[in-house]
Amino acid sequence: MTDTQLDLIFKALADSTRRRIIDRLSKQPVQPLFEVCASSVAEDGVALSRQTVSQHLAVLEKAGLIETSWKGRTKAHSLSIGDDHVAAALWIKKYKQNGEKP
Amino acid sequence: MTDTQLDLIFKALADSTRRRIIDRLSKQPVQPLFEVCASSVAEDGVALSRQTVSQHLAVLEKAGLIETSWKGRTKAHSLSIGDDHVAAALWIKKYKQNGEKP
DNA sequence: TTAACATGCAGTAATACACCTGCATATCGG
DNA sequence: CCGATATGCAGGTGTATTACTGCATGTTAA
Repeated sequence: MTDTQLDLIFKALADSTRRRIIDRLSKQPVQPLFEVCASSVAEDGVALSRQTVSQHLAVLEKAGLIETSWKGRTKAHSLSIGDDHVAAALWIKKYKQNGEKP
Repeated sequence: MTDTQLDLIFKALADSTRRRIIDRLSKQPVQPLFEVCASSVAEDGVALSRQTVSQHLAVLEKAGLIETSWKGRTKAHSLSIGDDHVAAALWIKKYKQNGEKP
């Protein structure tokens, strides 16, 4: 796990909009862009421009958290969260100290 | 775990300089600021201004990852990474899917 | 008491980020 | 073919981040 990968993953997760996108993609996988926008309004009441959502999806893809594939004129987005991502998040665990478990 | 806390923690971890500071603080706990600067040069060969390091430490403290206390004219910095931080990082685990374990 | 030390506060510059609008491009349906 | 649809690309704006320098403040030690 390189430093750059950790940067990308943590940075991708450090935004509540992107975390919400992940959450929505988990409930309904394989959403095209316009549907991610629609879900954002429907489920979270957050109206974001298509471009903004597209940008967030690009950040998530760069971090390897989602995968995309073209189906005709729609771009299918789906989660791609594996052990490596969990392992990256667990970077912090090495440094845990307060093992308070009463 | 609020959204804001997740933001702070992930953002704090999304920088290799800060991750290196955490790593150095784990090897030698309770370092004053000037010593964190010195370690940065000595161990990583990265020369950062005192102010820059101070700012990084502030970000880490805001995320609750370190604690500080004044000892005379020096400010002692020490790690304060507990179960809550690990739990926050494991936010991603809910969404893991590729359970490939052959 | 004074000099050296450790840190904070203020201000600056460059870059990155999160949002937007507008135009271009590609695909599907009639 | 043509209009509607789905996306990309270019560019703009306001704010945050990361780095710096310079000056001020409080503390220890000679």
